[in-house]
Amino acid sequence: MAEVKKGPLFITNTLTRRKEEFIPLNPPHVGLYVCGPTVYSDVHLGNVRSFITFDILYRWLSHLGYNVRYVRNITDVGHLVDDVDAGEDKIAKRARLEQLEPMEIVQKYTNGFHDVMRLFNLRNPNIEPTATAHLIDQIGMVERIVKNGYAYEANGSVYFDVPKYAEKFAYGELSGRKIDELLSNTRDTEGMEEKRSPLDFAIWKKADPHHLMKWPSPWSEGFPGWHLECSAMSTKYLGQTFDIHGGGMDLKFPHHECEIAQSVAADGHAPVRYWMHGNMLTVNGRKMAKSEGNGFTPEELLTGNHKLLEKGYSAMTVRFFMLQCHYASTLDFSNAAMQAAEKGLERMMKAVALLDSLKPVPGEVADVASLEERCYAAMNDDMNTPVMIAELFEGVRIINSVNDGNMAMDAQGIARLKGLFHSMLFDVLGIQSTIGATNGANDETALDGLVKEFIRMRAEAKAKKDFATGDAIRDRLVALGILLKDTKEGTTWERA
RNA sequence: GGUCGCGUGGCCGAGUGGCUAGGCACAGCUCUGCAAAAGCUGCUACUGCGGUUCGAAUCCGCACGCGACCUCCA
Repeated sequence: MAEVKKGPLFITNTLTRRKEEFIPLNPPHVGLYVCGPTVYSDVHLGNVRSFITFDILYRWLSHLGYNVRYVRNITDVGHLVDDVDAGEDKIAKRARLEQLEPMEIVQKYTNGFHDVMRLFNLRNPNIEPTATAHLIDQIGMVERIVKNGYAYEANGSVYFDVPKYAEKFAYGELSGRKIDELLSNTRDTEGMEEKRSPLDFAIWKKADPHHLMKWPSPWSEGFPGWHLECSAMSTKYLGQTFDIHGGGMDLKFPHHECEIAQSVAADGHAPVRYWMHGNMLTVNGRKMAKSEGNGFTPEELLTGNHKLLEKGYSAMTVRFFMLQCHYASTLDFSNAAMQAAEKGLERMMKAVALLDSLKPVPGEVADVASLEERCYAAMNDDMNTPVMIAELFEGVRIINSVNDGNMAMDAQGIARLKGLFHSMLFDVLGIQSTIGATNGANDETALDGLVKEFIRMRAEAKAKKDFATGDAIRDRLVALGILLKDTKEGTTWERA
């Protein structure tokens, strides 16, 4: 059997804006950190896309034989909402609205998040740290930054001194910003009067008296700054410098930029060797976001119960749809595109199901090894899932042709093809079998149509005075749990 | 306004200095009692205008259109 070349892996490093060969710091170990959700509301489909992107990365690195430590945080410390709600904790606000304890909110939406991750078949991270459980680490990091002279205290809050940091280090290198451009372009934000420079950001914030989530610290009763938890927790679990940090494109600035500054200021090391950013899911060309109000929840997606949805789509259809686009490109959601993905996935799954019953066909055998090699090449080229899926469709064509007896393949080739689909489609792309697993809404529609067809046939029989057939239809349906009811308006049905 | 990115066939979306992406849709054919499925074939595009080049959709410039980010919307 031909050997398949499995490496090397190239990924786009947003720090250098170039595709680079991925070389781990301490092979075969790989440290991967991904920014997780803030658990104060339901995740929407745009969030899901981002997590799927890094799920694929995790799966691919594992497939290549790396021992990955995948850390994805849960942000359960509330942060400021916006100017209108200045000073109020996001989670506390929601808690008041719903008459719940803040940690109850956190638990509720954490559970919801996990349900969604399961639904879309995402693998669990190895460590899922919460911000509230790492206050000591965050306070320690603030202390190191202060000690090194890159932060100052003002009225119980501690701010990162960006201009001072920028004297020595390249603040803005990740997002391509320049200090003077940023300065000429600032907005008034909360805590402005305490900051020495408008570019400074809070790493510890003193809490208002009515603030619900707050903790003691050397500076005040308060809470950690927005960017701090990722820095503190990634350092704790992956080290001062680790391999890959991922997140959505919208986190590049300021969040990730500040993470770099915090780590350098605290420990003197650039924290991350490869930065990776997933692009946005758009709806009608606009970013899907809570603030846009154009998001829908996974539940709405499944049932189709949303004004943007013509029908319901299964989680696997969505996953497949998303993987047909490269992670670094924006992807526009539309019903037409979803339906195209649904049909394509169905065709692929039917072919995969055929693999089990495929009989060898004598002759010159189709080249599975080359197909396998192209799959590796696609994934190693910056996780090009759309190209890999294109290759898998080539596999679908081969399967169907062999099944029709129009293409030759020996038992070995069939086994290899089966292995290829299992590893690439199921293990790497994380697609689960959808045979017979259409979503609930579609099932109901089909069942209703089916029963109505029987009702029509029974009406025909009764019209011909063939009551034996009519009664037989009714009795057999009852045996299946379907109860027919003859009314003045016609026959209706319900579950017995 | 600044920064970054995008503009591909009916639709969604890869890719790239010279070679068919793929999916969906559509048309014809094979198969077939009919249909479906499957296979084969066709539809062969790269916003516009200049430039570099033997050759560009792919590199450069300009224009037009669109998007993301611009300090607390993870």
